[in-house]
Amino acid sequence: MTRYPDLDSLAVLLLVARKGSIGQAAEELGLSQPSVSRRMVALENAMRVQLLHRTRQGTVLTPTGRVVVDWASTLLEAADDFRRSVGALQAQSAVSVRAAVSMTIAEHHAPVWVARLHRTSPDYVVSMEVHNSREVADLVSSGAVDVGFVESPTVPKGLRRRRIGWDVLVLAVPPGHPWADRGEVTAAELAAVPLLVREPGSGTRETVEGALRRRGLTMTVGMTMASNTALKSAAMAGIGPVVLSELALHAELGSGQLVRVEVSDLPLRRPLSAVLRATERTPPGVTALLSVVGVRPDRPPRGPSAPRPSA
Amino acid sequence: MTRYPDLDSLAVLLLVARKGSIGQAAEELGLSQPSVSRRMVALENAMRVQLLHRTRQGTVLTPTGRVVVDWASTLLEAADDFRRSVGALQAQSAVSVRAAVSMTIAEHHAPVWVARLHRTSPDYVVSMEVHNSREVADLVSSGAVDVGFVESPTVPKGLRRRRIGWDVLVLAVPPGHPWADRGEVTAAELAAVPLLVREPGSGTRETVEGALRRRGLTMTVGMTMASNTALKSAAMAGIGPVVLSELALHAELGSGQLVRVEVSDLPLRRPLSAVLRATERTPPGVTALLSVVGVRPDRPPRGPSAPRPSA
DNA sequence: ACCGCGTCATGCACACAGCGTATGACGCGA
DNA sequence: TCGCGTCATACGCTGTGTGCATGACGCGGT
Repeated sequence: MTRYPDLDSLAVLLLVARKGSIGQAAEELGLSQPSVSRRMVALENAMRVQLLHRTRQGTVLTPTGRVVVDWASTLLEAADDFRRSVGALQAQSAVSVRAAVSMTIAEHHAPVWVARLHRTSPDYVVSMEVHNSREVADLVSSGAVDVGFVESPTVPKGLRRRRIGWDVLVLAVPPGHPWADRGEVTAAELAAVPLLVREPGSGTRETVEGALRRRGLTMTVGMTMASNTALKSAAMAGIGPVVLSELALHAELGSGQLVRVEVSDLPLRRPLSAVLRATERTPPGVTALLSVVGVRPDRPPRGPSAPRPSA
Repeated sequence: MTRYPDLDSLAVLLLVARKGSIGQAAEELGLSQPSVSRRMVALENAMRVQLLHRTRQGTVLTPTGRVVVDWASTLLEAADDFRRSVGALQAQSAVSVRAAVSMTIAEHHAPVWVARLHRTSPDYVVSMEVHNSREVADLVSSGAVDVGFVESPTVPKGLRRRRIGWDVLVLAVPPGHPWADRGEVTAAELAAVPLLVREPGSGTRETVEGALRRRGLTMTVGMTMASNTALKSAAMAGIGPVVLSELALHAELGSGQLVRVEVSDLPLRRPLSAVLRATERTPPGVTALLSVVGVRPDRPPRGPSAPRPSA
């Protein structure tokens, strides 16, 4: 089995580096000094790299160790974001902000937002539910949640909407595909081939269908899968072209595993919106969340600025 | 102890999701079916979230599970990058590309490059040593490594250089600091206050010193630390202003823990360069590495394009 | 010169988590 | 009704991680 690094040990390494002493790190962790000492030995053995320089006056990082610590701290930050995001799913009590989000937003934006809110206002605890766009709107209407985030262009009556950015959909094919060299196709060509798409009701799918319908075209469904990751794998395996959020395809497009193909005469983008009850005054937690998301407190004259996918 | 998620279990979860069956995932992993079953139960208990829907016909993800799987896959990608980067430090045998890099590049660029090279050309194995700029040049000259990456503006004779981008240095202070509100200071003001800097010989430090010297000024050394992370912590604690690569400060500037201050009359940037032996023909592994780094095969008419800090 | 303090490493015993084997419960289809 | 495939549970073992006790060593005060 491909062994992944033990994040707990990496966290201990960071603490040892910061304290400059194995014993002091152990004390802060509530562990014994020998335990931490052996953990560091085990870590060095696993990595086959000398990380620490032990002296009688304490323990300092080797040059290699400094680099590893830096890499480890970014990895641990990613793990923290993951942990906090999962924590928001637990729908527990003592929550300051109750949010409902649609799938694409949950997958790609929510972790960034939760992390940002935690860094700027650590006191707020977010609870988050994942639903499709219609359900999100219902949850906001009924008062089950305080705020919703959706990709669909319209919202029901009684709710007000704040534009928070754009989600750009991208057509992608594997490198060998005939379209890969052309780099551009027409909407009619796109409609003619079986496409890999999400299940019915998904915002991504409806956006594509709607855009084609406005051109008088109908989407040809190739294979339906309920997960973006599965769709990407299928596309890479050459099953067919796929249309997904640019954010979902970021890694694959960057590494060349998939190639972006422009659709010349089809606007494949959709607004990302926050959804709130029109009548009510927004609670402070929601305001804080909206501000880290990129929405100014009240009806601002600011253009749409897509939030960066984070580091 | 703050428990981090177990990456191995997350990897198992991804496999279960892909296979649609606990037993089949177990077989692929060379584990027993009960073992994987228990692991998934443990994972769900730890997260306090229902991830899987078990039927007699197999196991599928719950909607929540799909989101968690997506988050987990990005976390695992980060972990893979970490693992590969650490692997490159092992200086083992059977290596296709031997590189030497300076600290800032090792910390912020190298993991991205290693990951990208792995995705485009998985056969190449990179070995990497971390040294300061002068040592990197020496290692290339002597033939100990095939290619070097440095931040310094000059290279010794006998070596040729390829510009691969720019590293922008940023002056940063904590939010309470008087400079934080002003947003801009002069080079003379910067030179007058004790600065948090890296140890002598560091490229970051020399760049600042050199830029000030060209203005007829001398840097005032406040506190010297051998690690960027330590410097950031010190700056956030209010010990003093710090000048570091924009990449190193990305997270802190984004979350508002540190505030960027412009230095009006001081160009705080330095070129990132690949360093090669002038006489020799470059081996194929080096060419592949340079191409993922952003250098075209041979003397291209392309402007500098800073590579993105990765996802 | 010496002794105490702080540093890290090692030896030993124990607890627990994770694993495999064996077995049970259940639904689907022949 | 029976066989097959699914997942869960029970039991015993092994290995890893832990704490406690102890040892080795340098530095600095007395």
